[in-house]
Amino acid sequence: MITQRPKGTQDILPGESARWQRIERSMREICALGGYREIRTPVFEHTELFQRGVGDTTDVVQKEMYTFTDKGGRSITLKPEGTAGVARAFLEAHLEAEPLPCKMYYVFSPHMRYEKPQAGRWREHHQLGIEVFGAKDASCDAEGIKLAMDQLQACGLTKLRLEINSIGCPACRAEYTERLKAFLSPKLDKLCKTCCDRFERNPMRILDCKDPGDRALVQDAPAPLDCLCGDCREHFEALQRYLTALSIPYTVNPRTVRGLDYYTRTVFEVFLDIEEDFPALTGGGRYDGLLASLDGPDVPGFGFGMGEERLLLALDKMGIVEPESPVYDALIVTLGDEARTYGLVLADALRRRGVRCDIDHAARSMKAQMKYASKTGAEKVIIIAGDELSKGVVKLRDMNTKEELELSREQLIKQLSKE
RNA sequence: GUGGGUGUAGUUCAGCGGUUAGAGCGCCAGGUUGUGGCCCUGGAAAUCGUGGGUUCAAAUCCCAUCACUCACCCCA
Repeated sequence: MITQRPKGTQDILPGESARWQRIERSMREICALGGYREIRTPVFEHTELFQRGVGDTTDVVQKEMYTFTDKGGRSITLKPEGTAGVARAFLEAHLEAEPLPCKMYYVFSPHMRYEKPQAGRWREHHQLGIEVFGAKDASCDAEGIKLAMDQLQACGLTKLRLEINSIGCPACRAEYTERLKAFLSPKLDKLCKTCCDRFERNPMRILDCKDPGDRALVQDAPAPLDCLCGDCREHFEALQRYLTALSIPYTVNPRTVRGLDYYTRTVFEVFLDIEEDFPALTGGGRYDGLLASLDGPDVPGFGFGMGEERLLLALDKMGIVEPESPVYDALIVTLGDEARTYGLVLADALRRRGVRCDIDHAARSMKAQMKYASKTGAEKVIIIAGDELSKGVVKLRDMNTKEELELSREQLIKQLSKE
């Protein structure tokens, strides 16, 4: 029990960390090219931030938060999503007083939600993503979506499906909610239980229900798209023009609504277009009212989060496996204490010249050390034992050709470090 | 929170009422007294998830519990 990780968590083991680093490196490079700089925020925040920022009626806040009271009596919540914390940091540091837009990205940001784990869903997962404050034009949305697609493609994914939608501003939302309720109220008794609750609380989410009965009932329901005000309509049309200009294929899915309250206008999701059940790799959109709802200035925002675990899962699914590169360039095989001392110093000298190498720290037999070298994939083995010590040489063995050379210490260092 | 499946060496699994619970892979050692991959030999390694019950007898049947897993809800 003591050696068992908590439910829904996972370890990233030494053999796996390289692939995480790879996707994070590409995200950093892509973001840097667009002027995004990294932001890091705490893993926990005041509970109220999420209640107000994400929305009190959302499932995330209502039933999925890790909330506890700390020793000072404060209600603290482990962050269930990334945007609220970044918004808080932006406001606290008064970044609105600096040149806008403020373009930020994050990588390997842990998110915690108390839910039942399953394929592609964990209690702790990691996201990379962007947040932009102070850019209201749809070109910002298009650029952000392009960045998400670029990142997915840079990791090797193809067959991606981008779905976009607009859920309007608070003004169109109010009108839409009224029309939706008018449409649904005669059918209220036929909706599933959760949707009956949603009818009062957050009727737009009924569109997203997976219940087949509800789906049929909602088939002809008005969509948020039908109720957009002039400005929102223009914003959405502009977004599509920009996406087309950037040659990004997309489909408009009028049913895409998001589970977090702060979204306005643009929402989007990206799926792996190969498997129906595969969960969204990325989700995001515009949140023009978020800062104001946190008592901040009226500064618009846009962002997305991408699940790193899901991204890696998608790579597995698509059979995209980067070959693991060996940990060592060379291993130093020694026999006896004198040789080990010599090897230890030699390893230090080689490392200073950029050669990844190691010596045996377990006083194992030569056979065992050779076996180890073979298993770890080292291409060269440097042998140092009684013969070599007395002759004042080291032996360099090529593990592929089996060729062995007797070299002086200086020759060896020179040969390995120039490679 | 709701529902299904599965828990046996490090790992993948076999055994499904009857001696001392097995195999492949992995690990360690030897065959080769200083040389890896292939081969051969040997070894270490399992409170059969946990607790209770049925039985002369339980890894095997029953109940509970925990864990893992898949799906729903929701989300990355």
